[in-house]
Amino acid sequence: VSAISFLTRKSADVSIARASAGTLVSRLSSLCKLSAEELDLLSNLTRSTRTHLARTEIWNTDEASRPRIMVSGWACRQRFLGDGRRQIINFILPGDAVGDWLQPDLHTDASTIALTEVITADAGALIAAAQGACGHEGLSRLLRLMASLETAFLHNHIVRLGRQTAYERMVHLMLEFHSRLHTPQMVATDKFAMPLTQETLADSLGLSMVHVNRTLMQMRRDGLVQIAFGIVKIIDMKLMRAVADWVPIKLDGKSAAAYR
Amino acid sequence: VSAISFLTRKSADVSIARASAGTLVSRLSSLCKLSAEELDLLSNLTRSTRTHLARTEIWNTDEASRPRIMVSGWACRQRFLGDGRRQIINFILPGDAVGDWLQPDLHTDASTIALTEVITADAGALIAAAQGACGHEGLSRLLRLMASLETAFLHNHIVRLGRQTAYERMVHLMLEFHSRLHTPQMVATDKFAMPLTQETLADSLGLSMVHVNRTLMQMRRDGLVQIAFGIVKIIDMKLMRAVADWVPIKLDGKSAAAYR
DNA sequence: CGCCGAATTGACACGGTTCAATTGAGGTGG
DNA sequence: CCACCTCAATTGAACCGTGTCAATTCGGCG
Repeated sequence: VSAISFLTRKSADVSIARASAGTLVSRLSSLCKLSAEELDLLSNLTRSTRTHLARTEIWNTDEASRPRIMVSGWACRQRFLGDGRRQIINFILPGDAVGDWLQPDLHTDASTIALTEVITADAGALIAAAQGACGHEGLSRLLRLMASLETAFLHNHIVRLGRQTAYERMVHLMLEFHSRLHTPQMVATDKFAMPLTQETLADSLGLSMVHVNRTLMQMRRDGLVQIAFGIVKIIDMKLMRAVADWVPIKLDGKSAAAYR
Repeated sequence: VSAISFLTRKSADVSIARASAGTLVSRLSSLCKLSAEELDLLSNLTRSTRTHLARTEIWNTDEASRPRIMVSGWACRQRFLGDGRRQIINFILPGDAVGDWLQPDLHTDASTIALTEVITADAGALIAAAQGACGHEGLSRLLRLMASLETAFLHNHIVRLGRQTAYERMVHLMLEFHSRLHTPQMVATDKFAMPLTQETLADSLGLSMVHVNRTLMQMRRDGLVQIAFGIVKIIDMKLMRAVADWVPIKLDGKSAAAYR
């Protein structure tokens, strides 16, 4: 009997768990070079934010005209089968687009919900600037990169679900989180917040909750990670990458700085 | 012992199996309304085609600058794990984009190979016209729809792999093929060509070849489909949709004509 | 006629699910 | 400040969907 429960506990280190508005700018600007004016526009996005409670829907097709971007928190897109089985299609982290506005004609039968308390910002100005004729080349490239990354994550997820064991899937998903949450602070400590329920992990990885628990226990016993209070600490990155067959995502031919 | 082998046989009904160049135009134009000039441009695409042998790579990142579009045949995007496990990420059918040019900054560690003999056409003119300032609004919308559909198929695949049983996955995938290959002829007969090996289906659905075989046998025994010589004939569409929890893909808020 | 890739089938093993019970942490009301 | 409630995590035991191994058959082709 472990004395520490694994994932979500209120006593979690909030300083690690909470992303600031500055995180949004630094994450997006790490994807491609932006002009000073463009950077300014990015940081102005956080002027009009909105807070969503956990477990609430943060986007639906009726709001397709209202593009938003994640500022902080965790969300996901999910679909239910008729008998109640749930599949999480992808996770939405700070800096990601909320909803389908990167591909505005898609209306998949899926809902987008907050997994934690979530802050989103209106991305209308971002889109307008990128599409405008006044030469915000960096921003339009940024949007393309965001869409490409989202697709790459879908590809990764398909390979995980199709051909990896429970153990490999779990390790691979954690490596993806690690790369997506990449910050200077995280590089130093190899810690990141993962405020997910084991049930949520199960519905993402196509496993049962019970087996997710057993898999996490085994990962800890094997010395890959420490997990407590919603914080993941990578212990043996090399082994994890070997176990999960990790391949860095490449953007533009070269490995993206933030996605090693 | 069945007297008829199930999938790929040379004696297959070639008239059903082979798509004509006209198919490309009719399929794409069914996605959204195009001007006469735009339709003309589409049919001119097939002037510069290229034939690829089965099992050969038909696109790679070195050719990112050469966008191509499927005219006939079947192809797929796939990834290998280090120990040889293969996962097929998506199938590429006539009318689909070959490679990543809809999202040009993505370089996933995947290869795109022909599953049958394949004919592709240069899509450079299509892109140029859609991006040009001379108002080919229909074409640029067409490209957006193509990208959205591709994403919707990825979402479907994730749900299949994550939360459906082998039987449900197989039925669901066949329904997707049915909808994607939708033609006037097919509506009448409910037949379509599926020139895939059971091993290919296995690597798509995350199953073993043996289990794919058993699943197909069961589907036939249950009276869902007839499968012979690479031709699938839908017997009980209603039951299939119920089994697979089929949800039509919607474009633009309303169910797309070709994707019911 | 004999070879080869694909399909088919049986027997058995195993990864992961299901069912059910227990523990732990945090929140709430008296 | 404690009894109680609830949700999440944890663990054991039995079960089963699917994988693995191996043998056989089928169809196409040289």
